[in-house]
Amino acid sequence: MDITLFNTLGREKQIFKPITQGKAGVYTCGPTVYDYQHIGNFRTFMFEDFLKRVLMYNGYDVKHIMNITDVGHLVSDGDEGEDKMEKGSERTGKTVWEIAEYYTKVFMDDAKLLNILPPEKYTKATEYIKEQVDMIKCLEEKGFIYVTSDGVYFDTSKLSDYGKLARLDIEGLEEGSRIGFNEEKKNKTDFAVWKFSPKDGRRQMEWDSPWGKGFPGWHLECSAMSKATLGVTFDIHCGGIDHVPVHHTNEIAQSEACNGAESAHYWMHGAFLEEETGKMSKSKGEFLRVQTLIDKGYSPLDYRYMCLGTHYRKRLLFSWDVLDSAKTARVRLKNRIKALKENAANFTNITNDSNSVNKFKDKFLASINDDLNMPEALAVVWDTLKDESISPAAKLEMISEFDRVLGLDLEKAEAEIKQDVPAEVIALVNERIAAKKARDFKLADELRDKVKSLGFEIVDVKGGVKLKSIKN
RNA sequence: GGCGACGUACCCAAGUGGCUUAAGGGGAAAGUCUGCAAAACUUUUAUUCAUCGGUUCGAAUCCGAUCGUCGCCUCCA
Repeated sequence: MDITLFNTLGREKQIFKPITQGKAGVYTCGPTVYDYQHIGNFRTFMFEDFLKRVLMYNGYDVKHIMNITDVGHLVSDGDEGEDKMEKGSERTGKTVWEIAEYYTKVFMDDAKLLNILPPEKYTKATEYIKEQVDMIKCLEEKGFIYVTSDGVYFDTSKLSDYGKLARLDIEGLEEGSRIGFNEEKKNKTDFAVWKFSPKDGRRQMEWDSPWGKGFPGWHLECSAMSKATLGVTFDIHCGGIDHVPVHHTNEIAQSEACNGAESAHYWMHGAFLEEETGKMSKSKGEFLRVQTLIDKGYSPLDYRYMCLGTHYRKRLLFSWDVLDSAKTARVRLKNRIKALKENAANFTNITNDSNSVNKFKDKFLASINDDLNMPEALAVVWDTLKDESISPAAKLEMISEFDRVLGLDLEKAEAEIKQDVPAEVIALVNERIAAKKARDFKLADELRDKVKSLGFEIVDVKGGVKLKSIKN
């Protein structure tokens, strides 16, 4: 079955046609590691994970590269900008290298908690300086760059189709724009491919280049690293929607100017997670991290379920209510599967209606292959569970197949985090069991209330009791 | 100021010309079960898709206007 993907180039759903049959080269813009990633950043990384899993589900051999931006970049394009890495270094007293390492590790840990599959390779910007310098040389030979007092710039007027991805209205950009105009830039859309170190101070991260000591421009790393790992032209390039007008526009400009060939065939962009106050942003100071969710008693997978519930190209407004409903739904889904497991052995004699089985499998595949329609795929999962013509064993098999794409760990139904129960609570629970046996229900109810006040809920189940910790 | 996106039940959300007199989840209500609860399960919950016009045999889906919400144009997933 064909996979259709919404291509920002062209702004339409297109049938995915790989360069090499059965293989897909995917480059996704990774984190900038001067700070923690918030859950909004992870929404994009999860969308990319959905894409990857859908490709794999369809039998593709996916080569996925994700960059780690560990070079500091300026806050703005003008001279007044501060370098976020160097700033973080001042704040914490650590070196920029230590900062990058720390936040890279936290990022990878969080990604794992969200069941995001690791890429085949993480490429660090600082490990590809040579490739980046080579690319500037290449651009220099072809006459696309010029040098100013603060860096080396790409001359966007030399490229006839500059801005094709974003469909930039370059004339309109000027009017009312808030850009602090750099006098030395020839065109307002020109951007730095190399920035010189300040004359009065040294940077912790700086390298030699034919044009002077400094560091690479932000857009350059993706061009250089995708070329080094996936080749000049590859299949899919992803990132957040905000990358369309500047970062990816400039990346395409550099790559295509240097290589003289198309860069990626498909460009896909994930929409933002927003808060009531608007976009989630690191500069606001406090922001939600995966750890914040855990601290509040949620599983990271609750958040994954929440993201699965809204199409990746649609804005998602974060609220605790929505996360709560995702949590409830996810837990119920797991409970259903747990019950299926218990029943699977007992009902092997039920004959499956193969029409139903195929109907749901086809519908699931059709959903995910339609530009990653995960909300619809989730609906198929629920419909599958509720269908009475399919045996528990067959359902179980289907769901675990579906979960290869969803990544909700549905199979690990019993692997919920076990909590230490205080001895006091255990004693009370035992007392209650005795009271129940003696049919002293009044005492039993009192004991249940008491245990509840200690933070645990008693639930009677067949043949025993179950303790649930009450989380706020 | 320029560019763009969106507005579907109490909440989230899929659907983007006939398959749909609108999926799925959450919530709420009723029922089954239970010493009672809880859980689980079953059922119910939009003749209607921001509003008003238009195109069409046929529109939530296309066009126009209006209202509303938000994003980008500056580092940003």
